[in-house]
Amino acid sequence: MTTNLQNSSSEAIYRTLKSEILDLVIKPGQSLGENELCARFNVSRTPVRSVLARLRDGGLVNIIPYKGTFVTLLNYDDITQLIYMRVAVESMVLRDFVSIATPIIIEKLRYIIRKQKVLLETEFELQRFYDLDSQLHEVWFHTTKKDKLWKAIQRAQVNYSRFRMLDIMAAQSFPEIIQEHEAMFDMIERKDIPALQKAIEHHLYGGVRRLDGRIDAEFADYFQKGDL
Amino acid sequence: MTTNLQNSSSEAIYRTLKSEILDLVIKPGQSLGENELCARFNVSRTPVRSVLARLRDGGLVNIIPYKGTFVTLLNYDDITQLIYMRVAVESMVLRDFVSIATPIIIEKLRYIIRKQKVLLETEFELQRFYDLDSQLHEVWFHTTKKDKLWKAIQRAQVNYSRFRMLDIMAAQSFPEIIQEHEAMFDMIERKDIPALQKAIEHHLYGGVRRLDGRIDAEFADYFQKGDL
DNA sequence: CAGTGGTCTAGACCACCGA
DNA sequence: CGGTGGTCTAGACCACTGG
Repeated sequence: MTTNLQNSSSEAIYRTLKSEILDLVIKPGQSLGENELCARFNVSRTPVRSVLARLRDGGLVNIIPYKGTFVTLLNYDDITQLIYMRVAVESMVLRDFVSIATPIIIEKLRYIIRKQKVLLETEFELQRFYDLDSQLHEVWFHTTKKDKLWKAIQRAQVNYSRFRMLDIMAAQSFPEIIQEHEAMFDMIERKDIPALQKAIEHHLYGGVRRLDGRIDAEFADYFQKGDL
Repeated sequence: MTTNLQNSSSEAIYRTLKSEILDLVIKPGQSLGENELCARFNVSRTPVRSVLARLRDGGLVNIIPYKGTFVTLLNYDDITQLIYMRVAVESMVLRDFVSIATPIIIEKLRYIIRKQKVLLETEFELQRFYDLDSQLHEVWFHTTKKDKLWKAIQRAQVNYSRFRMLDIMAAQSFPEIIQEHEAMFDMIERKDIPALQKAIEHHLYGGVRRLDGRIDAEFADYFQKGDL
């Protein structure tokens, strides 16, 4: 009856490391030696290497032959280009969204925004806030039948996620983010597409705006120099 | 002096299979058993499995536990969503491109289009044609400093590539493609952004337009049913 | 039950880096 | 030269599928 699933230790190790990296528990630049991980998780090199390979392919880890394996540094250039893509795509998705959104779907948006507000007023959980944020964006992708595109984007922007986490965590950006969500909600109700497109651009570039000055100062260690 | 590089057989196996799949030499749906590959390339399961895992992550292969490994079928829904993304992104990139393109860069475009024409008039190589096509698009991403975005998109659209290959191969689409390129070239010279954005949309949806009726007929085996 | 993939161990040997 | 990753073999055992 029970359908086995996930007994592998690899999977557990992968998930552990991935979330530690995404949540910035393991800092960008930090070393992740194979032997060290073998010891920590009590397995041989095979599973450890397979995990590291997956993390590498996901852009979370940088394996330098004969030197070591390190959590990738954030790259400002990468991040801005991904934001550019999201602006392009979400402008178009939102345009399509307002023309087909039903009242029920609009209520769903309102509900998510409210949950975010409540979260902020009571206890605050970083990860939960981040998830609600994603859910909101997901609504318009889902409604316009662009689910797979949303997933493809998620896959492509792993590093933007870490940046966003840093933004939310370090820049106290929740109030501003919620405000922007509410503003966009109004525009959706009014079906004001031009305003909406400006707003989504402003919203997506929010992290850059907020952290800009601090990247060279406090968070310099987290970012690649030069940005070639 | 010589810097070793790529002695691994995995890498060779990976590249072989990948190009065979992308060039439709190995057909969508075809089986790729581990033992069969072990025999073909004369290696043990470890390298074979690592190759298959990479192909899976790239979306080229579908590993069904305890049943077998198969080249993924094309998915019409995936493809149209990726095209949607490209339309969104390239509309924006082209808008930025025309405002900063120098005469030298415009010449580069003309040069690529000419090469494509020459190729068509002399011998015809599918892969070469495809590459020139990519190069053209790459110019505007590169010029607008969106190289990384271009790479990210390439990674995300492996399956669209196979579709495009099918289009070029089966639909005799080269003349039309070249014509569209030339039309777009004119619009770039005239800096006619609205026309350009219509044109890129038309261009990117070209394959869908040309193959539409034939997907349920001749190429049904290559596509997923239902398209859920 | 035979076949196929899923997962892992143990160990070998190689290639490169840096002290 | 020691440490780290790169690559692979050989083989074991498990778990599910399908005839």
